[in-house]
Amino acid sequence: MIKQHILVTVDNVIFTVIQDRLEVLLVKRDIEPFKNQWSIPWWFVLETEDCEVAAYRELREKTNVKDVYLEQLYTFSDVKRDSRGRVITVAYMALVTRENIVINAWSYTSEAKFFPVNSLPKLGFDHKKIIEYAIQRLQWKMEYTNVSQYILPNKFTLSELQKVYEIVLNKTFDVRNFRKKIDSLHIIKPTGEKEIGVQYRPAKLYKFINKKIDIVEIL
Amino acid sequence: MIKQHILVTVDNVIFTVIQDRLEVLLVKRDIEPFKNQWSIPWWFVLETEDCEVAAYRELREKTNVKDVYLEQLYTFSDVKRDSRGRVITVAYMALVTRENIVINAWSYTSEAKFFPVNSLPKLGFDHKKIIEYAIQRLQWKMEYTNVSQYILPNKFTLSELQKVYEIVLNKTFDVRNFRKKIDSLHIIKPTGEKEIGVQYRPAKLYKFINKKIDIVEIL
DNA sequence: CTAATAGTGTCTCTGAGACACTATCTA
DNA sequence: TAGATAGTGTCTCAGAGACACTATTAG
Repeated sequence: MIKQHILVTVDNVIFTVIQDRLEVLLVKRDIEPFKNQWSIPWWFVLETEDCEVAAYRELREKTNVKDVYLEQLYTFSDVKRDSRGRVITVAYMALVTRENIVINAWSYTSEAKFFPVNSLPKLGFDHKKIIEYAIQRLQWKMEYTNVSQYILPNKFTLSELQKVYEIVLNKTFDVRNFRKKIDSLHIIKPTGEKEIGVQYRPAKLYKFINKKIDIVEIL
Repeated sequence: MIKQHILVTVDNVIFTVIQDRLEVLLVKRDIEPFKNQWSIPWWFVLETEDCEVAAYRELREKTNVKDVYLEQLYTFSDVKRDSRGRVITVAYMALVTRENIVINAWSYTSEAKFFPVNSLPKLGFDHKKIIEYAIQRLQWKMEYTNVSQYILPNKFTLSELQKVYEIVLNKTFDVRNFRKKIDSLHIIKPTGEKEIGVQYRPAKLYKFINKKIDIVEIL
């Protein structure tokens, strides 16, 4: 074998949509190294787990997740990305629904909160680059697959669905064209229920037909 | 810091199109471990280089490459993917033109040759999975970008261009529709030259306008 | 003139996008 | 009945795909 000392971490870019904004979870560590610095949550990969398992573990440590979408993004390996030594990171992107956003308290960080992607604080490491990469991938996935179900609540209105697309892709769509398109894809079905407690005409509630992520060329 | 012993390698899936077939470079090692076993070329990442640099180094060691396309695919990290210990690999895909296929002799392998992707020998590690993943990515890139230029010679005929698409995507296209589409994308230009030494009407030669990989939605 | 490949135009159908009004609910 | 959002159809234009013949070269 070879002599090689490279440490391996997983970084999780955890997205959600809250209050008409795309947000990402950041943590502030209260112990060294990187004390008082915001970053995306990361941890070392254990020798007994593959990277995906490590990413799930990290994710569960921070949020109450049931149905979460997790996808490997890219491996960042700049020699100088971590001043302490050689550390490469396998970056993952996670999508959580508003319902699942219960941030757990946990040991090595003093704070954790969601930040809107267009007003992020200064970030440590190469985390800005990683988040930008993640946003691009998310946009691509939104346009070509049915992943949006992992951001929406289980039952949702067509307006909510459209809103999520508009927020993530950062553009607007014509109501009629959007509905026509979604209808033609056969990816959602009506639940028969309606919104309750709203002060206007209540909208019909829909749910996704298939949990599996398919290529559907949404928009 | 943490105690962690994980070795990091890069694996290169090197594609080319020769004799109307999509082929991939495999090596057979003549030293242990994995003696006499075919695999895709791989090597350990040095502590002083990032993964992409390692992949380029590996590539240059095996082929005479000038203009090569290299893209990170995915990081494979199954705990048991290497029986000797914990080894994760960052897989890359490379595209080389027929002109560049000069396989160098080198130290740790006894043999290296291109195999058609649809008749591969038995492979070590999880390399079958890696090649399948690479083929999918290549097909996607061919459909949505102008990467095909890294498989074709500098000057090529429209028939050769179409052939490359047909081979990689494993389907056929109508001549007129194919040309109409390519024409509408403005990604190639005529050189003014023609084929020479052929026993039929010589075809016009074209070249790609832009070396940069763009999203163009070819087919 | 034969063999082999290069090269070219039209029609149909589907889907994207522009666009405005009526329906239903609460207070 | 006012305020707020839900929900719906048509037309135009562009691009995908089906389809068959003529042009050019070497020998």
